[in-house]
Amino acid sequence: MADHVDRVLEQWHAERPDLDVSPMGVIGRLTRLSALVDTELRRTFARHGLDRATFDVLATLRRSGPPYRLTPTELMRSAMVTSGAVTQRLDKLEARGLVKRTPNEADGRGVRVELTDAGGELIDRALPDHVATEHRILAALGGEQREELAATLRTLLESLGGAGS
Amino acid sequence: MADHVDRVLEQWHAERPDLDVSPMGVIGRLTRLSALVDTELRRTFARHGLDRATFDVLATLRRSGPPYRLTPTELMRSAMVTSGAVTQRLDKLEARGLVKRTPNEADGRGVRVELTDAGGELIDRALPDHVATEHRILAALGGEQREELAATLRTLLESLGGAGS
DNA sequence: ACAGTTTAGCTCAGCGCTAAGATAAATGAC
DNA sequence: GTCATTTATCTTAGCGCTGAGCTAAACTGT
Repeated sequence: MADHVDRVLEQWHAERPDLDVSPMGVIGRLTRLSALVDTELRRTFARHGLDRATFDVLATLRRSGPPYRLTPTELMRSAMVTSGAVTQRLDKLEARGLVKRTPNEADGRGVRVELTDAGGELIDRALPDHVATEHRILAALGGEQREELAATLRTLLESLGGAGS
Repeated sequence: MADHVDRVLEQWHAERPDLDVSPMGVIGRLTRLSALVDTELRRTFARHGLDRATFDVLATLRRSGPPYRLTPTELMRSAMVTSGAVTQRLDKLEARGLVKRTPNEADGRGVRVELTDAGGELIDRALPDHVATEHRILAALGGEQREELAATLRTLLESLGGAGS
C-alpha cells in the first residue's frame, strides 16, 4: 500500500537512479505530517478564538506556573520565532486583554508579560480540548510505538542542536 | 538528559496534573523538528537561488519524467497548498524562465506547466546538494531506525487521511 | 568614569500563504 | 439544446512571519 511519498521515491528512482533519495522517505513524511497536524490543531484553536501563535503564548505562560509571568525573550526562545513575531503576538493578546505587559524592575530594557485572569481562564478552557485533539492524532499508534517515536525524534532534535533552550 | 519538550511535559505535570499531556512528547518534537529541518533545507535551496516553494515545483516537474509537464492542479495537490499559492509560484518561476505555461489543448480551462531547459538544469544541479543535506540531517539514525521512523510516520499520515494524492 | 559591545524589545518593509471570490470552460440533467 | 453545477485557474485583501535596523539599557575592560 504505497502512499504519496512512496510514489515520489519511485519517481526519483526512475528519473535519477544515481541519487540515493531514501532520506526523503523520512523527511518527506515528516514535513507532510507536520502540515497535517498543524491543520488539525488549528481547528481546535479556532474553536476557542485562538490560533497557533496566540495559543502558544498563553500556554507557555500558563505552564510556567504562578505568577504566570515571563519575558518576551523567554517566549521567543520557547516558540522558536523572532522577536518581531513575539511583539506582534503580544500586541494582539494585550489588545484582547488576555495578557498584560508590565515594566521589568530588574532590567530597564525589558518588560514582563503576564497572563490576565481572562487569559488564564481561556487557556484553561482550551487546554483539555487541545490535549484531546493530540490524543486523537496519535490514536493510530500503540503506547510503545509512541515512546519509540518520541525517542527517535529526540535523537534527531539533539543532532540538529534544537533540543535545548 | 532532558530536552525542551521534556521540560514542557514536566511543567504541565506540575500545573495541570489532571491532564494526560503525553502526546505532546511526540507532537511537540514533531513540530520542532519539522521547523529545524525546514531551516536546514532552506539553507541548501538558497545556495541555488531557490526557496522551498520554488524548489518544490521544479522538483515535482523533474521527477514526473519527460516531458516534465504537469497542470497547476497537480502541483497544488502534490504541494498541499492552495491554487493561489501555485499561481504565485508559477508566476515567479516563469518570470525567471525556469518553467513555461502553455495552453492545455485537452482542457480549455487549464494550462500545462513545463520545465524549461534552464529549469531542468537548475534542479539537476540543486538536487544532489539537497539529497546530501537530507542525508546529513538523518545521520544520527541507523538504517533500521530510519525505516521504523518512516513506517511510523506513514501510519500517522494514513490515519489522518494525508497519505494519498 | 567611560567608550565599546551586547542584549531586550520594537518597527517596518517585504514575502508567501490562505480564504474568498471572479471568470471561463467542461460536464450533467432533463 | 439549455441551464445548473462542477472544475481549473487566476485575483486580491489580509495575515503572520522574517530580516534588517532602531533605541535604550546593561554589561565589560581599562
